[in-house]
Amino acid sequence: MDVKTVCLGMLTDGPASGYDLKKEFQSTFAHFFAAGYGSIYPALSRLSEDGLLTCEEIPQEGKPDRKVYCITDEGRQVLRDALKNTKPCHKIRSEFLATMCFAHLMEQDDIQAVLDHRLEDIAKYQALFRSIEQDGLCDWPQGAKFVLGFGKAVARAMENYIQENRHMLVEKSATEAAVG
Amino acid sequence: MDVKTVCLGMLTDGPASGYDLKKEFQSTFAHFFAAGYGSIYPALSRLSEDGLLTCEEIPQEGKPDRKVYCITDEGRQVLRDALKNTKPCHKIRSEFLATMCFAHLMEQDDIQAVLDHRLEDIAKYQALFRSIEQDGLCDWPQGAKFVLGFGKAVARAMENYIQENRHMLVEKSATEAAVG
DNA sequence: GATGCATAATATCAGCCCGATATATAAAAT
DNA sequence: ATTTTATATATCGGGCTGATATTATGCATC
Repeated sequence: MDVKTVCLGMLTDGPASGYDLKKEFQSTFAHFFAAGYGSIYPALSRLSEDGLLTCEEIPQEGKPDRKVYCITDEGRQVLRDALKNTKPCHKIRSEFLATMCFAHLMEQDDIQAVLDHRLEDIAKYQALFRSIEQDGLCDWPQGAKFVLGFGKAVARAMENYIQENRHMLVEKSATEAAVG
Repeated sequence: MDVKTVCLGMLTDGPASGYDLKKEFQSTFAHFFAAGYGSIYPALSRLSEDGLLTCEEIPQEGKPDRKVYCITDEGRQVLRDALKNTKPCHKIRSEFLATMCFAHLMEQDDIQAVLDHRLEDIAKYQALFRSIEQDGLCDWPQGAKFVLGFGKAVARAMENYIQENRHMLVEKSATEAAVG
């Protein structure tokens, strides 16, 4: 499944612009399917070309025209086929883990910094999850709730693992030793 | 960090060919940094050009020459700089979760199939982890052990979450209901 | 005996994706 | 007064993925 298919899926929820979709990629989809304008705009153009979306250009002053896309019946059918026929994978690309593989070539302080940085990133995702939940998910489809819960579970597992196993890579630092 | 840098890191362990590195990408690195020949061979060519690797061509009969690469001092230095200066991210690209977001557009059987398929994939990773452990990791650097443990922890968390929450997406099937 | 698959080994290429950059304006914050 | 944030679209180089091509041996299956 590529960005095109996800855009198609998002548009089943109602018409939206590329800018709108980007916001969704940055919030509810951020933890498992990031996409930037460089993928979204070409995807929407292509889907329109292929008749899977219609596009209404709404003129605006001082800003580029807002292009609002709407899914067509053909688009819905193509989406349903895609959901049925793709073998959905789940890939991780972790520069963090790659770096840790070579920890023995690094200095203690740098390893500490990488671990701390990763914990911060996880904390940011957890904050994002909380803010999404506070926005209210009572009207969300079950699928979206399942996916959010998945993200929370994985984030918690990663956080725990790092906290409980970082001692494998670094000696207790002076400050930590004083506290602990 | 790109494929080039990871290849450089792998070659600190001793000389190897592109084919050898591919095997490592498919075993110990498989759960967090996949790479195919289409990335590996150009990476090695480029690193040689830049003087970070040397290449020895070993003629073979009936097969292409085996090109064995060896990291240079400059290569080691570039690697150390890269490990120190890149902010290591950890990205997930999940067609699985994307599909589940649109579960309400799918039929029950198809949702079941996707969930089962994902559990099988996770089981394959767990089998891979076991086989890696049986090959013996006593002489592994701590970093590699940390990374393997991370993979195991995350796999377990994903497995548990799916098993405990799949009921959110699908009614108990006839067979399941009979058993449970 | 033949067919097919796995392993060994490198290489290339279209298509897709990422991050950065460009453009233009208004409102809000500092 | 200046910087940042938000609204909006578009493009481009470089990197990566998956498929395909080539050539030969060995092993297993029919």
